[in-house]
Amino acid sequence: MPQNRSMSPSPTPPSGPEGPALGLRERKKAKTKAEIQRQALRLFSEQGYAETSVEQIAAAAEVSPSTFFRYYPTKDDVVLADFMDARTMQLMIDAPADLRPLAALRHAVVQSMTSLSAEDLALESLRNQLIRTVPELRRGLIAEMTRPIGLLAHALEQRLGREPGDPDVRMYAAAAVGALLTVAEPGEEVAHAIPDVEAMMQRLDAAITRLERMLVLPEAERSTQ
Amino acid sequence: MPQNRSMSPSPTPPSGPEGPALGLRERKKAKTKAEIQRQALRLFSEQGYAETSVEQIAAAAEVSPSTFFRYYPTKDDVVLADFMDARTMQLMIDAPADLRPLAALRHAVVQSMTSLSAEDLALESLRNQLIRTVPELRRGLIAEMTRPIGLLAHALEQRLGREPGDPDVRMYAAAAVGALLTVAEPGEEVAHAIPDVEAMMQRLDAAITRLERMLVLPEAERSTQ
DNA sequence: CTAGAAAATAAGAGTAACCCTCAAAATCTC
DNA sequence: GAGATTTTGAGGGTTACTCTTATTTTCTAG
Repeated sequence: MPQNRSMSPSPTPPSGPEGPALGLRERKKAKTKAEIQRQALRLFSEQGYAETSVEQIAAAAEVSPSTFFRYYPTKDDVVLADFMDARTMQLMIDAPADLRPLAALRHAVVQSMTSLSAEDLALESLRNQLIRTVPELRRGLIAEMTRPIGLLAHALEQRLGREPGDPDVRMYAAAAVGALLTVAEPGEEVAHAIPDVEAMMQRLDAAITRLERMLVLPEAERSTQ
Repeated sequence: MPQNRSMSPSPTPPSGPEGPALGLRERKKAKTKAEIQRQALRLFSEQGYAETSVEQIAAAAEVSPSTFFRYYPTKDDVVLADFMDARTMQLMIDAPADLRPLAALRHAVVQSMTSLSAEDLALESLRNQLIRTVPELRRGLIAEMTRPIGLLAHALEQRLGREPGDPDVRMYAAAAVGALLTVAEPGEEVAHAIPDVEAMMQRLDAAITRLERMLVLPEAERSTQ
């Protein structure tokens, strides 16, 4: 297990493969934040989302409730944070140039997933299950839609050399995110004990295939200059 | 003013143009619900959304807080309720058969708007302004996306004779709603004192025109039967 | 018109997510 | 090691929302 989270704070920063030599303060913050999320996800899956109070989470993570709210402004955020984050979008920007937009998105998601440690992958899986099963969280995820739309639009602008703020790109991103988000529905195969990443990727593939048949980004208008 | 809301409960039901002869109980309920919304919107526009408590609204509408929550399960709902309701979707189903999907949607919205009394139109306008300006409400509207998606998908199935539950139709609806919802952005012309319906329709037209260029519903697959 | 069923309301106590402020503790800098 | 800065803890306050119970209002029969 090469991941060094949640254990002894080595006096000399270990700075793994990609650690840009954080100071002690930064490392502690990251550790606290991760620990809060770990405990929260554990409690949620054990006793349910609504049945777990922030106070309990804080106690389990050995911090005060106010500290909880400093790291996660809302209770939702402890599950929803970092969904479709800037890192993944950078992967999309850097994806092979010949990939169509949604193929590039898929590429980025795959890259992002495979870069996770086994431990983080398990957490990710848990997060996904919670989002799919707890209506409150599904709503929260959808409510946050505008953020991923902005990120996706930005990535598309970069990849395709479009004008910043191109309304076609923005609307394309909005349609895509809207269509893909609602795929994560509680649908049929709810009873899975551990919904693995395979299943998630299969759903994503199917959705992207379907979406590419109906959604096409128009060519850039020939600007006057 | 042919609208008979909020005044003397006529002993004999007046049953206006479309009143299906409600009993006294039903009429009173409708009146109470409308009055709560009226007062809520008034207070929100006067002192702000967050600054207005449910207790205040209940007091202004002369009901108890518990009654408020019986009619509107959340504070959001007093603004967001009935957005893209079943009535509008029926108008879409009944729209001229030669209209393309999004044109039919536009048709339904226009029909729905023009059927409103001046008073209701003013309320509608206020609602729109609130949704556009209060971030909390914008989030709430987006979070509710799955409901209008379902309604739109159903209407499309009816109009186009598609199989119930056709995944293409569903995804098309999701993409359309996602794209159109995020159009209602606080954008440029925020400073409008009274954002009239004209402006709203213009935005909708522009958005639909743009969307039709990039989103196309695939033909139904030839089923085996 | 009145008795009793059914529904709507009010009142009140309780929970929990957040917000704010202030003092104590930890970390950084020199 | 001293002082500036940041993070944390503690505690009090607000308010959306829930649940329970008693009272009032409307409906329905006879």
